[in-house]
Amino acid sequence: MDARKLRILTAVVDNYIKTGEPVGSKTISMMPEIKVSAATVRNDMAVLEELGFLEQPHTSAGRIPTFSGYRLYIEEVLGKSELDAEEKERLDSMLGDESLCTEELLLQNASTALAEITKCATVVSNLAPKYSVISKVEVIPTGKRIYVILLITSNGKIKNKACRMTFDLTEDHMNFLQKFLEENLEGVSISDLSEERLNQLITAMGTYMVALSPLVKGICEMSRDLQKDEVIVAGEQNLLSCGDLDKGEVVRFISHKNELGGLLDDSMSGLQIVFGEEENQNFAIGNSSMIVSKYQKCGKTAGSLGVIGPVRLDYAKIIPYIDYFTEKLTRFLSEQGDGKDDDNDG
Amino acid sequence: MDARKLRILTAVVDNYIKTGEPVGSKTISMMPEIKVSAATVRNDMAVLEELGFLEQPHTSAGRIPTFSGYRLYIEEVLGKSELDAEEKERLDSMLGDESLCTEELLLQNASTALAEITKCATVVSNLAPKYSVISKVEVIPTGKRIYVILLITSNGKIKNKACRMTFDLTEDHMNFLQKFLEENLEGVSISDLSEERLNQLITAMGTYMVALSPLVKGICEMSRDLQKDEVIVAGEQNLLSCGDLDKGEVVRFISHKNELGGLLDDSMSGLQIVFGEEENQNFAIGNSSMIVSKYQKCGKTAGSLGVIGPVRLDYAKIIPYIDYFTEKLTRFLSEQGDGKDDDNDG
DNA sequence: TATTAGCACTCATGAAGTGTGAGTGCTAAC
DNA sequence: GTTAGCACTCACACTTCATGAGTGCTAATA
Repeated sequence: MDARKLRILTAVVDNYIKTGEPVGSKTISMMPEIKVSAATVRNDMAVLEELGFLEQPHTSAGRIPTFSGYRLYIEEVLGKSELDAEEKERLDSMLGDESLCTEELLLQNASTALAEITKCATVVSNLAPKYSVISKVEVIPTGKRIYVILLITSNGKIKNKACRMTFDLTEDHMNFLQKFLEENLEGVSISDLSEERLNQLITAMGTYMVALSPLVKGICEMSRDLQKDEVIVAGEQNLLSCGDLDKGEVVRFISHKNELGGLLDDSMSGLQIVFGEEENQNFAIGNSSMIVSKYQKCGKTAGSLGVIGPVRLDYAKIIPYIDYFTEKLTRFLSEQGDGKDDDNDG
Repeated sequence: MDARKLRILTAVVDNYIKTGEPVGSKTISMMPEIKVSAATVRNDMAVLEELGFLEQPHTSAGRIPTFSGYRLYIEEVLGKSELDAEEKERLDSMLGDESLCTEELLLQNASTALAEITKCATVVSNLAPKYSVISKVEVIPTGKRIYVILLITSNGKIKNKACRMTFDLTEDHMNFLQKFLEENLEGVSISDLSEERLNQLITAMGTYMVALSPLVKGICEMSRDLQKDEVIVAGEQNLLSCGDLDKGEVVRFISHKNELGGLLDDSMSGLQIVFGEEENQNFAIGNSSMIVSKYQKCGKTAGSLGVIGPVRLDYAKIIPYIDYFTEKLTRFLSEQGDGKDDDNDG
């Protein structure tokens, strides 16, 4: 694989990404960076095809890149382009005032901002809930036999749930409950809240168990919710207006977006590209590609950040964006996590 | 307009709803309820076309209904079909245990259930927030200079918001704040929380104003949120898999779904059908139709409940569903609203 | 040996032409 | 008032054909 062939491959990919049409030898030969005739380009393209980097949709058409072709192109292109200061500033302002944000809101903002900039769908997964602890549980009566359970985790997630009871709780009930919850839940890691553990707690309530059971049931549900992988998806509409993707598959993807979690948490590190359907049945939008990168919190993987779009994606532009966001999240979360008393190992 | 013409119109609409193809005179004449020849049907259809109930896509095609045609058909069909007990039970179970539900959750469930059954998009608007009062405000410290504002309204809506402060609040701050909020916000109607009123409150905080301003700003934001018309949309994906509708228009609709509020609150009563685009520019999905019905709370309109789908909708089936849900919501909300001071235990 | 010009070949695409059939309106007979 | 019969319309599917972009191969050239 000599330098010219690589140049030709890059030119084909670039052109194909721009136009969506198969690229012919003549088009390539007229580019300033290619100084050979169409015939030579043809010879090289035949070799590139044999090597599996290019293919022809049909005999009399130009070439389009294969997945391997894209991969080589991306390696080649990677790190060659940087965001300028102006762009960084724009992204920063879209992320909102980080220092006043909770973790969850920050991830939400990142997802939305990235979707807006890239005009693609974005997906942000967050493993943090699993590793966080319950920092506060409160049950608040709000009249008419409705009680609100408020649950706050160490990573800033707030959940609430209203429970309607069949009778009013006595002061004794409330005192017991509040104390019980404080003692048994506050400071407990979310990942320790197994079904089994919750059942133990219920039994431990003794005579109060029956009266308070709707509330306990509510807390169980909330903890189950918290243990789910959190996946934030934004910009799904962008996929629908993308001509390269099958609308039906996109719709199916959108309605199953919550199942993306597992896919993102595959044990890969750094920046990864996954091509839909052919490569990964779980991510079944044909002709689509997903660029994923992992962000960290205090040196440990805390989640992933990705862009989903057509295979024909402007990688050269988008990858720097993803890099920037990944760095930014990592930096911010680590600053936030370093600070204080919550979950220092040991 | 004699009975046979009405029968023919109904047959055309029925058939068109089922097949999506223009309906010809021969098809109609072979139906058991039509006992005349194709030629006679043709004559009648020509009259129905003159009256504006049918139209021809092109000369040599069958007839399709016009909007007026659908309207006449719906009047005719209306009330002719009822849900059977089995179906009612199914709907009830989808709505969840009403007696343990808050108002908001109930509406959410209704929207989702209706979407699932009808395979359409559904929209539920809720005017209640405007008419409700704040029943509880609390500010809860959760460490690391983060404070959670919890706001609960009389109709069961719970909102929370985390505020990150630049320094920790003193006990004095907290005491003042809690008392201040209780005195000035609890029991206040949401609709009274004008920008002006909030500014008055801020000024009334005196020397505490500066220190507590991020929290006050947070409360302002939350109250602004509460005053917005609440619109719950479900089943949007169903519109995307509907061949009759333009995908682009559907996507546009989905991304602007929050603006539907005004449309639903037009001063209409009972069951209404709106046809998209042609009839109402605000509801701009061409070839779509929306069936809307108002539900009440203690005799006053409390919101609307609607189904959005293609014009070619199975009205005969869907209208009874909407009626049932409307009745159900009305009954439940009224019971809930009435029964403030019931004492049926101890 | 690497590159290039030349040439025959392929094949998607789009335009033009054609046949078919479902459906119509009109008229005259029942 | 209803119906059979007939000529007419027109979307749609099908075929045919010309075009041109792009190819691979070969032989000449640097």
